[in-house]
Amino acid sequence: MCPLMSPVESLEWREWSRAEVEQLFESLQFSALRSRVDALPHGSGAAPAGVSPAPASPMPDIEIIKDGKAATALSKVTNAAVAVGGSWSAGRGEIAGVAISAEGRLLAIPTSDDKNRTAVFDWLGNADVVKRLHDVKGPDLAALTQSEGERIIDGVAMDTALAAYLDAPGARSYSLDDVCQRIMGSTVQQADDANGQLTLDADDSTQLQDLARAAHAIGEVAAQLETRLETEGLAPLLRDIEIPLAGLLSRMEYAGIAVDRDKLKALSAEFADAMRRAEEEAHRIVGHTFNLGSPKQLQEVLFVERGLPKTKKIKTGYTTDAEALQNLFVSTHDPVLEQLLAWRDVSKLRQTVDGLLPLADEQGRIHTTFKQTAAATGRLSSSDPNLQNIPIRTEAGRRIRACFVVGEGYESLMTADYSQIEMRIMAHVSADDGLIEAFSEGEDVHSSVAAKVFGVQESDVDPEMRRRIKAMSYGLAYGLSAYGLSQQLRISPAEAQDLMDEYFTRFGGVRDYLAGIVEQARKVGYTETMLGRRRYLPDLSHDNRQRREMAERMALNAPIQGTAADIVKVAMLRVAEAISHQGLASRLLLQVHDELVVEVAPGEAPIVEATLREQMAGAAKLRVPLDVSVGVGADWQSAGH
DNA sequence: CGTGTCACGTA
DNA sequence: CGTACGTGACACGT
Repeated sequence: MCPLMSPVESLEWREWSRAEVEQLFESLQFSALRSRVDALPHGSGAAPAGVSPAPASPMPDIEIIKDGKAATALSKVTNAAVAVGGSWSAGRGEIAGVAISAEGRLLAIPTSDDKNRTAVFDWLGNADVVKRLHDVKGPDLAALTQSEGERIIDGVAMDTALAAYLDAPGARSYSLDDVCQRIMGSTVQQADDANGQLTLDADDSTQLQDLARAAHAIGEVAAQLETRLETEGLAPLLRDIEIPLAGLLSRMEYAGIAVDRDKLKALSAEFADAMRRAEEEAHRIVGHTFNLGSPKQLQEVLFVERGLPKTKKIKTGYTTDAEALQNLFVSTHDPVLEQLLAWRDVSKLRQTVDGLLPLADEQGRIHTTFKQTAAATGRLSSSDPNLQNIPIRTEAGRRIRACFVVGEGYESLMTADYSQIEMRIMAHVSADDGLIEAFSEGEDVHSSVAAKVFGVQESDVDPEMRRRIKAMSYGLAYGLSAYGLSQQLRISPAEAQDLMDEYFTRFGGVRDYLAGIVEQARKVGYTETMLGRRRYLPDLSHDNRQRREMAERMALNAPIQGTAADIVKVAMLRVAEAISHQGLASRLLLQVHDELVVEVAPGEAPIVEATLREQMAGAAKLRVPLDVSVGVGADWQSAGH
């Protein structure tokens, strides 16, 4: 870390001018996905940070509205905190009722009769009614879309889960209970169960009371969070990005992506067969059966029975990871290692395939869940299933990717991804002339950078030079050390150090930026992205060297990874808005960090490609251009490039 | 049944 | 001793 840590004179903290960022937010006033933070009644100026919360208002008596009285009751409510109750699981959902906290009243409205139901849904979809909710994309929108199709909740001015995330990313949980505990020091008895899924029997008045308590709590905590976000300058990020994005992600999840189930089944069988062959061969070589999936049994077989040299020590003995096994194979040529590595590869693939199959719905579509508050850097995550880690690097893996196909009624899948977005962000924030130049000249940025480092013509850069520089460039954004670089490149630490020194001599702006970012983060306690998204890193001042250096690497990475996340989020909103504005039937399906996957309606491929290129490339104005590459095909694999 | 560890897929 | 995630099998506790 030493070469990066030298102090630097006055580094411009936020690398984007205020005017640039304001202009960007200005351009994000979407019609289809608007939020209504502007409609919130703000207090007079922002409170100082760390201000103690106002005392909680006493909870009013609950008024239960039933038998078709909802329309009348709701007609007067134009600004409210809302808790939605119902059930939602495995693709089916049902709203059982809502609770509303507004102007000193607390209404509980079961939606068991049709009149109430219609009134509540109309009210929820009314953009002119200002609403504060908690985790609107989670149970609320999921249950609503599952039960009502493409209905939406509009007029969302505040989402207290998203607000709490921007205020303190990296927290364990953003359940209403935990957020209330952190922000106000109080707990809510609520209808939320442990999974965050709302369950409610509308005829059970106890549960209506729970729901009402949740609505009251949302109103209370929303007021606190509004003040905090204003103070931190995070209100525009909530209003113009995270809240509209929640609506977009909900539609993407609801749409799902089609899979070829027959192809998946065939793959599963094929992988199972390959596993069996590798397993039998491994057992034959060793002379008895054992569980290839058990690290414990594996250690016994490899290091005791077969007496192989010990690998790197881990908590429970010696590692058997792929890298260690490969090294063992090079030195011993023990044939069991080949079988073991083959078994590992194919069993991982089969696990992926078998996880996908039961998740397909009646139409053969798979609906992931995008988590908006999971990653401390601002990235999204995907789960159940995770569609952001579908294999691509090996041939067998790509066959899984080929099982994701265009759905009925559509013509193709189109993928669009940013090329080297993190390096481009590095070029921008460091304003390093050499790196900026490398992006504007030269066919290939890694070759161009390598030519500068080694002082040769780009045409004289050999593949090994390019490989080392590419690893170095990517490693920079992760806070790499000479030792780490030497491990990855399989060169000596001294050689790696020389390479780093040479790199930083040529790209001094990058070195200065990296040093400055850690210095600044230690001073203020957090890092910041282009759009002001923060990551707090108290461990930068920790006494323990290991914890401190970990925090330093996070500080190096967070602004880069987080700014990339900002840009992709902006791009998604721009793409969705442009598709809607042009009246196209194509739709966004997936986001994979720097890639978007679109399902293209018949005849729309040319216009969708142009839209993706324009909206993604224009999502941010950097000192280097944002390059977008686009591919199209009948499946995700052939759409890739 | 929950939790921690290991291993490994992606960007 | 390079960041950020999610998943599944195993091992061990309850």
